[in-house]
Amino acid sequence: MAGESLVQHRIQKLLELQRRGINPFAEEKFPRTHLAQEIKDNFPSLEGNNCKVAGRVLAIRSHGRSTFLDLQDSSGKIQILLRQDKVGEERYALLEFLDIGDILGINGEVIKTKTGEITVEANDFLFLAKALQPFPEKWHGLREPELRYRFRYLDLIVNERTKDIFYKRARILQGIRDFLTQRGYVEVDTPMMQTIPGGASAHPFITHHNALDMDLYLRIAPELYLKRLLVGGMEKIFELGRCFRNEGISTRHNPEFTLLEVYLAYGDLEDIKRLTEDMLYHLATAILGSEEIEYRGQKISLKPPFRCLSLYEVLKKETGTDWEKIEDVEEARRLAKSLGVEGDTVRTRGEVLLKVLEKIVEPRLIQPIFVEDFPVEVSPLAKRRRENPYLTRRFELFIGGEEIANAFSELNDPFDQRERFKEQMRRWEEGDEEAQRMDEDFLLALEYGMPPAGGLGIGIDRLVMLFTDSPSIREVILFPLLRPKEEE
RNA sequence: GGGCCGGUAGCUCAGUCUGGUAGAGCAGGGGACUCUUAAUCCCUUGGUCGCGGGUUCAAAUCCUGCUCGGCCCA
Repeated sequence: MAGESLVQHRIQKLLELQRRGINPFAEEKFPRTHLAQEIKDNFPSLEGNNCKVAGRVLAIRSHGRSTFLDLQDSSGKIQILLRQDKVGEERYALLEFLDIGDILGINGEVIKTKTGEITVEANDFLFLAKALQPFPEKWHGLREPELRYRFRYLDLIVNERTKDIFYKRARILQGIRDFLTQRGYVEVDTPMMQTIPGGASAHPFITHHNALDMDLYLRIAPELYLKRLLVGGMEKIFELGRCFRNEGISTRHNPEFTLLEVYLAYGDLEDIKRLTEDMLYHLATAILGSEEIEYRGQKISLKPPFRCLSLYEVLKKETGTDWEKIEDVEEARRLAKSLGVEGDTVRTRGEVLLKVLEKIVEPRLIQPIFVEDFPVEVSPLAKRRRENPYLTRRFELFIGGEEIANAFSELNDPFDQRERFKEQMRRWEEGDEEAQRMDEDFLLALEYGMPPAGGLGIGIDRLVMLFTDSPSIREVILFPLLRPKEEE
């Protein structure tokens, strides 16, 4: 790191402490009696009592023979008052070697200062760690996005919002687990390293197993393994875990991201709609304390039931065109182009419809809405509608102009599934590298009989963005992928 | 991959248009101070201006290539 003299000064202080027999790195633990926030919350009953707090020093205000500190722990900040006459001359002199960023343990008395600030007046203090690197500016904190991501630990220390986001993310994950577990769903772990990357249309990462001398793919989705578990008689299951897609990075995409998939045997798309609504409503009320969220300046109500339109209906409503009547791919493509949607890489009618949905319609879908009835060629794992086999029993849920969930009544007919894979293979041969691959092992599982089932996928990072009003996925991933900074 | 914007002290930012010895605040160092809370007061250190090439008497500033990041588009 740069700022060499700043580091040198701090090292000198460390050495000076050690010369006096104090090693700031020697302590193994410091039993705390309270967190900072607990002291503030319970001041009336704690006033005059002894307490032990510990945390990081974020500000030092020295007045000669008395010194105020701001001490931060996971709950927040509390002011510490150190007075020479209370801690003793010898101990007080050690403050000369205290730096912003150091971690201290304080044994003291809960008081209120003349100005009314709840404070711990120290009887004694203990160095628990010395910070050798200079800290970001106290008022503006760490602003530069690159630095915030590369030095996330500093971001967490100095930017309160960052800490709030990741604590909220943790509560969302816990909330999902609680919600599903309470309803009898069982959490499972399926392979992240797969021999055939399936369950979604995306570029996989490739890795290699040395002992078996074979290539493996990091999963792009857990779907095909979870369906094998449906075959195995696990009827209500979910997996909450990391998936990997070897694609571009944007405000909405990180190469690794967290996906929730839920499967309900003997349930259909309608059951999944209810489950999705209930879960989002539950999370909002439990975590935000409100059924309403604010995202990008817009108020969004998560109160069920959510609206529901077919793909054709929503396209007609937003573009004025009845796309159901447009059966020719070229005509669809021309029409899309007239709306400003380029479709040169797009091969099928279904893909054109999806692109128009994504580019034109999606940003306008602010309030929660299920869009259902997707063309079969873009839904190779979903069951067909009985009365119109071109369409599938599938919905996508949009909230705040973002796709939040994707769900099917799952295809369990091994003959149809084989045909769908074959169609995907054709597209693979035409150069569509995102086409799904023939998976004989999965087809074999289907041939043993998979019960009818509803399945749901939710992008957790986008959900956290929604719940924390974050403009970028990097704001809700602790360590988003960045190129390494070259060192000299 | 394309477009736009940015990288200047540890941090937050001026300075670039209009070339002429690189600035502020905080942090740091020295000093004063026993109720401050962006403490205050006096003094003060600190720079590969992202990296390379070019233009020029002279480049943080103009041109160019690269690099890292942000936003938008694909």
